[in-house]
Amino acid sequence: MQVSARGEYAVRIAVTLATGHPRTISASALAAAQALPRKFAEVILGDLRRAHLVDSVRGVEGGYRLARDPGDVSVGEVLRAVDGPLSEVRGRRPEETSYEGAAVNLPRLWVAARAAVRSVFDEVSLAQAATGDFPVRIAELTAADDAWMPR
Amino acid sequence: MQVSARGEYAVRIAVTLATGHPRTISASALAAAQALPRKFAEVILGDLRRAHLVDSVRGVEGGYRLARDPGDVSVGEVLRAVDGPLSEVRGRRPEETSYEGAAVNLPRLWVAARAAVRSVFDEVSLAQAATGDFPVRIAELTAADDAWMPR
DNA sequence: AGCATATCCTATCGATCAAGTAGGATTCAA
DNA sequence: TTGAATCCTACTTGATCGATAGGATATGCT
Repeated sequence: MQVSARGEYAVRIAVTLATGHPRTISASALAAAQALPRKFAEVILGDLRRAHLVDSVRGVEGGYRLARDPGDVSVGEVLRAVDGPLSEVRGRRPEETSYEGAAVNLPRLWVAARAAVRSVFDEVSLAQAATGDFPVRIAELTAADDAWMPR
Repeated sequence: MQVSARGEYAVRIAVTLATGHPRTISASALAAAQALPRKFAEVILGDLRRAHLVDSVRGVEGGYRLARDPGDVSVGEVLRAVDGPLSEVRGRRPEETSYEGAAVNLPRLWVAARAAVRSVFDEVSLAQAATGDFPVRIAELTAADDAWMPR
């Protein structure tokens, strides 16, 4: 589960938009609020706009706002908009893999891993990510303190 | 959750070793069994050896075998041996992230996502991956047929 | 009209990494 | 001694990531 810089930035921008919702916020204000390169933030906001996750307003007093309610947009949608699919195995979707011999059962494993990732990113909204008010299932995942240990 | 070619190859090699355990199998036999480039397979087997997951025997009749019982080695260990950590956010471990403003709660989200990934890859052994006899929790993740749909 | 402030578009860049290849040195059993 | 295997170093090739540059276009205010 590698989240790229683009992905991380996109989520940070999105939760910032969520807390300001429904006001529009300019790219430079967003970049300043999260200490990101402004130009790069613009590129990312372009991706989010093309995915119809944000609306943009041009001109003075312009900026960006979430296209839908913050409680209605999942973190997974944001990540998919800027990086591709949440889960890939050697560049393919998990269900597209296929093997011979001892490896025949691996597609089920890849699909299970994807389902696990989805069960986090697709079940947390921007509103929840902003407030820290995560669903119980998610909160439980972070409760065990070995969840916070590198491995 | 991106699994690289190295990662995929490593798991395929590992389950092949698991089914043949405890016989030693040569790199070319492994490469042939899974239709991988032989030289690349050698590189990967070198990684697995340095991680002490496989032992190697040189010379004629040499080859590779699992260093531990197939029921005792997890898929996660294999993946970590060839790619790095299972989960990273912008090149950092989830627990090392830290944000200001609206993004303050994101580290918990990253940690939850990592826990979800671990709950699959660290809970499935090579023996289980080879036989397809997954733990109930994992099997449940693949039961819903929308787990098999792209999103 | 003119100006300031935005978004938006195209292009480029350097560094890094992924995937795979090449060639040969070394080890070991028969 | 020979053949088959691991092991080591180096290299290549292409793609991708994380930006940056420069300006065209839209909008509101005075």
